[in-house]
Amino acid sequence: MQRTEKQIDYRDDELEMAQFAKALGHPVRIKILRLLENQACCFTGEMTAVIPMAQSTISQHLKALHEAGLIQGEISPPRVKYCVNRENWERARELFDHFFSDSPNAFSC
Amino acid sequence: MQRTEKQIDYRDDELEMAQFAKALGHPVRIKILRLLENQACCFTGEMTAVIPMAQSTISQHLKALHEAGLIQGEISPPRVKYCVNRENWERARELFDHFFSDSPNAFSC
DNA sequence: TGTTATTATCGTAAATTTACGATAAACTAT
DNA sequence: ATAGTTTATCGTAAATTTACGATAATAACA
Repeated sequence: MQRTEKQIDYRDDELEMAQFAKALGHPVRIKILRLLENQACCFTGEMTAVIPMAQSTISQHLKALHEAGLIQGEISPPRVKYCVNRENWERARELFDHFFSDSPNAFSC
Repeated sequence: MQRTEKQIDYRDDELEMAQFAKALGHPVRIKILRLLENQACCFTGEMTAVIPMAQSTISQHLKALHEAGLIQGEISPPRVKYCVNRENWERARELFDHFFSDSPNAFSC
């Protein structure tokens, strides 16, 4: 698999948006974020109780969300309290909002 | 790879959003959509001229966007004219907007 | 009919994602 | 020290994604 990709000149916001979108590209990660949004839970354990998936798998999805910057974890032994990362959440909102709004000619094809 | 996934009860909008997000989860597809948004081009050939990627790869990405419902193609032989799919575009905008807005408690963790 | 132009599809190989169970790590409490 | 609780990480296998070149398909034109 030859990856030309790295040579393509993407704009920063294109890369940023793709990264956020990729993190949102799995229903379980959407569900996790909705749980956090609603304050329905904050600890990993509460999610594993609600979502019928292996604990290791959920942890993996949490890692993906964390690496994308959408959530942050605070250690509260022996548990970890997860929250939405406010700054990046707003950034993502902004990116998606602009992306879907800035389309004056998109429908006049 | 055991796919428990199908047994998990996702809400329709969770699945819908994940699908849109997945389609947006690659920078080249973001770039393609921006081109369409700006009416900078509408034919596949114009994209292959702008984006340094094999024609077959771009066609593949267009297929992904099409299957996600974000774009639609109109045959105008021997070319194909692509446009944003208005209805689904609005639906996606709505989903993302609600997703990022409906977070009254998200930051009070 | 054959040629040209444009785009989709096929076959492929490598990379990545996704799921699991098992194990390790970290910190409390006994 | 030992045991218990919670979460991350490791090792894995299967599925999917992503890229390419080559080829097929489609329709206009000579």
